[in-house]
Amino acid sequence: LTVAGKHSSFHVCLQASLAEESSGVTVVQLPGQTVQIQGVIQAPQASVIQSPQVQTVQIATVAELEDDESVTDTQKRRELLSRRPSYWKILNELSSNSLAVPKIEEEKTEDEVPVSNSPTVPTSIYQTSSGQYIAITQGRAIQLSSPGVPGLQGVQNLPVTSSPTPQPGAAVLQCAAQPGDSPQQLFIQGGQVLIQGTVRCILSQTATGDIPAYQLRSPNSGLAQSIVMAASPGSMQNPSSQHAEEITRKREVRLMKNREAARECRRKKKEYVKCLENRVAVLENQNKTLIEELKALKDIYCHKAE
DNA sequence: AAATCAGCGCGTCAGATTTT
DNA sequence: AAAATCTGACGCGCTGATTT
Repeated sequence: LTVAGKHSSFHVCLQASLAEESSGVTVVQLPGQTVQIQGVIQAPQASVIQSPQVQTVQIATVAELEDDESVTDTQKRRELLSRRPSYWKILNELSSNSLAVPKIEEEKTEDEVPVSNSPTVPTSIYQTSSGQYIAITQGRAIQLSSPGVPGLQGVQNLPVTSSPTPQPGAAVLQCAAQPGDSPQQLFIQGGQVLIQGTVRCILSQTATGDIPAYQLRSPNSGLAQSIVMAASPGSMQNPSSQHAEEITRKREVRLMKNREAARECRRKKKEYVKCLENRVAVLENQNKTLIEELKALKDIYCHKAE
């Protein structure tokens, strides 16, 4: 039995008692611990071929997860968070073992824009008649601020999410002076703001209570994305806020990068699962062919023996 | 029609892993 | 060692199917 655990894969040569298999999860009693096995490749069939069967499984230790008061939550969490190598590694290892799995190269997207490694000083700052500011940073985040409140609290960032490949159309920021006013639109495209009409104010407060909410809408999806501001408005002009602003900007960049990374990770994961499914199909076919072949050979052998 | 559920994708955080 | 990247986990919202 080859067990691919969360940490690594290892071989188990032992007498393990397999409990009943329900919903794809097999409980195995190992000396010292109980593990749950989720089969990745189908369970071994009643095959005439008695070659050593290698079954790759994922295990989740049961005994370890049961209440162990001596272990702190952090340790438990750390244990749980221990990861296997990246999907690319696993896939490439698989591909080196089998022809069935095509080697996947880490593609470099040529249109990959260096995401604001250079300092993203706000490139455009707009002031409205109400005294609020909109700043569009090079990181394509919208910063909102109001005069009068010092420090970081004054600056609010609205990240403008964008796909790596520029989509047609710009993000649309809608705003209205009063509830009920016809909303005005700011088009954000390529880090620039195109203002439609005269901007008398910054975004409408759509939420009741202290926390204002804004809507950011992409014309492609048509879906409105609500943004709730947790900070109170303030000023961006305060020189002492420069440092805080820098921190905020760094955070925005980090979040944006992580957003992209998460997207990419999910894509890879999907691909990885698809690859495994393909592999299962190929192996099933191979198995079938081999069984038929063996059957034919057996027939021939039996005829000769007669 | 409304409520419930399952499945999916997203953004974020935290921590492991890899790169510099 | 520090910075960058990757990914599991969590919570959220959306959508379509099913149930009440």
